[in-house]
Amino acid sequence: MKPVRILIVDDHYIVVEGIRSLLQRVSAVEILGSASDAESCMRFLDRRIPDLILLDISLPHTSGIDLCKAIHEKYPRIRILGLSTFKEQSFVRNMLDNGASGYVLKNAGIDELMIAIQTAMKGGKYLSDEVAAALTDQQIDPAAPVITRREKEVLNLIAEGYTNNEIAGRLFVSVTTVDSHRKNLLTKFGAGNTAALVKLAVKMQII
Amino acid sequence: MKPVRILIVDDHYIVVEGIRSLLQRVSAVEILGSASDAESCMRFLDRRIPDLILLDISLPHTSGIDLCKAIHEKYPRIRILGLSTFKEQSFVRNMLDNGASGYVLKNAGIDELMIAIQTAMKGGKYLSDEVAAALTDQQIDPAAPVITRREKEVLNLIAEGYTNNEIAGRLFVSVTTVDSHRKNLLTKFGAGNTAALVKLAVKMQII
DNA sequence: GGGGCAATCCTGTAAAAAGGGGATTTTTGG
DNA sequence: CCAAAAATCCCCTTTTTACAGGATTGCCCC
Repeated sequence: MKPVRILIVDDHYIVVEGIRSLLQRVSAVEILGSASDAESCMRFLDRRIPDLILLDISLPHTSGIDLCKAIHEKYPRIRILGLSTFKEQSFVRNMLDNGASGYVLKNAGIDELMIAIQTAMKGGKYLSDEVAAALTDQQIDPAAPVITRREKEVLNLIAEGYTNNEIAGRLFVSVTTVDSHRKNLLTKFGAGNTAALVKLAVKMQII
Repeated sequence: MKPVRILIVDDHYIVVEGIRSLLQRVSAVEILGSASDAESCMRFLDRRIPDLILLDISLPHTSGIDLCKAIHEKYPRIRILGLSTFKEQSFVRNMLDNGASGYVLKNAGIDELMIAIQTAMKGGKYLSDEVAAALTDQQIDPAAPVITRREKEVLNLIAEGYTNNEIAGRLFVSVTTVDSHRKNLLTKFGAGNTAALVKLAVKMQII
């Protein structure tokens, strides 16, 4: 069987070296090379097509999620495995929605990595246990609520310290509209007042 | 010259492998071993004392910052280099305050890592360029104001969503007192209202 | 083409916070 | 011991939010 040809995309030199070192010992895979950002990744793909890409989520300039999407659209046959320190539900979901074949945490060992690669190559999806757990957990306590674009705008302005009146002026809408959005935000976040709302939003990294 | 004996503490297997692979080629260092959390690190130190520890910030259970403190108190002669993806000012500051000899980002190359190690061993402090930049940036805008213990208590309760009235009840003081603290907080943070206050406080990691 | 959702607007009351004044007692540090 | 800082308390006015109801438009998707 031909080895799986792999491209590593990660801006952390140490991580790239780690993966290289781990996979070098395995004959079933062949490392074609590595890239440290979206641009160099796309340039690489202009020349050579790997079977699978190990893709870090947090890249400079373009995020791994956007890059995942771009790769998947241009080269639908390349399998993509998300790779990250974080098991944030939203990251994982976004990666999978954008065509990734799985998501592996950086504390994975060689065994897990190989299983993920093989699963992906067979057309399956692989998620680290913890990731899968985080994903299902999420439905139990509904972490970050879904808010609309407009609500997010209002939320940002609230957190900046603008009053309903000022926000209404900025967004060219009536004060009552802003108040409605605010009320919805309080409900969605389960916050009793603005202070609690802002705290939750900042902690959840929405702001 | 005797090689620098190093312990790697990181819960990311891949990162550990990366560092190993990088440093194996260098004769000036010797990797004693690795640990994946605070507990196993301390157990390791019961048996063997390295010259230097490469310490990841984000560890399970106990944070790298706490571990740094613990190591530094028990083994003041061991040099500690912080290692992380993040260049958050507060992390860096905390590490340095707790006895670390430097802070290296995970996108560092072997050259940078070796310079950091050598600088640390000579008693100096090494910071990645980006980290140093983030640190000095911070001093330009007057970061976190000095607040009193009581003000912090009040601030926390405000952020939890309690009203002045409720806070007064909890702290067994009058509402006017709480209001005074609140007013002082607004002034100290330069915030126009509670929302802005809470946002700043959370972002500055005070909450 | 109808259901759902987002975004918009409305009325009204009660509660809370912001703003601007002080004043008094503890702590705490030099 | 004394001064400065912190913590406590008070009054008053205006502005802003919170809470409780609705109602209307437009848009997207099935």
